Amino acid sequence: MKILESFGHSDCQAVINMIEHQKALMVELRGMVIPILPSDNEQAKLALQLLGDILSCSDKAISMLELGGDTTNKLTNLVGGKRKGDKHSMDNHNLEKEAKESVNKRRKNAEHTGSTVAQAPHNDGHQWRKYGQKWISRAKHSRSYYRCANSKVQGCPATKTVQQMDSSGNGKSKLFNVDYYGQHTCRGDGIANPYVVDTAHHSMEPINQTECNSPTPTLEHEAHEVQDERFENLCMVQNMPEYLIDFELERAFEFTVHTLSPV
DNA sequence: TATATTTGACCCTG
DNA sequence: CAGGGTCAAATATA
Repeated sequence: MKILESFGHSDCQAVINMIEHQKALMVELRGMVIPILPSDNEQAKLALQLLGDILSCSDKAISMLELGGDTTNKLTNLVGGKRKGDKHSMDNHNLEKEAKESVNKRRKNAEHTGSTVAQAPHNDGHQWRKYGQKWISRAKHSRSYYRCANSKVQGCPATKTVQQMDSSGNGKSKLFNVDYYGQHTCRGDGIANPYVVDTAHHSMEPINQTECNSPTPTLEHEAHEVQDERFENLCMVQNMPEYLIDFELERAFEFTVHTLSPV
């Protein structure tokens, strides 16, 4: 692991790319496995949960690498594990503590139902209403708060936060950390996006898409476009890029897991 | 005019 | 008390 100690920023970016590639492979694997697994089997549920955990770990790893500060130390901690009594392990500990605290700050919709890193803001299949935006301390970019568009009508508690990562981009691409909280209780958990591969439906009843799909002029990704118009074309493309398919697959999987799991 | 977004203030939690 | 989440009035847009 000594080699990691000499990692520079470009090396970190390379690691991030590798982890993202790993994520993509995992999603692919998951897509192959889900149709095979019996939907009413405990072990199948466990397997799906494990796959989800692996993806979640990848997200966390990327987030840790992307967060500002000394990414080299964080990388070393991430890959090399804790080292007794040295500064690196302390940093790692603080990082975990910070992450935990940031989650606990949330008052409502405390159930963290997923997180992901997207390379561009986009329509994730749900319609969201932006209800707040804040500049977070020590972050270079503001955090946007969204709730399900059906929250008013149906009391759907689902919310999400979107924040551009501090050190993401290097001028070519930007990464957005998207955290999801609460389950969609709105009728028709609409996976509106046609790009979503039907993985979720292999193990669950077809989702009623009528409610969340109604076309309104304010999709979530449009709000992002205001913040960064350069993504406009990305959001409107006919053929969804692979990384977005990756993301949508992940979302579809999350619905599957949450539906399978007793609530 | 209706609806969505913005933004400053307020509130809650650690 | 600080940081972060939510509210709600003001503003923008179709």
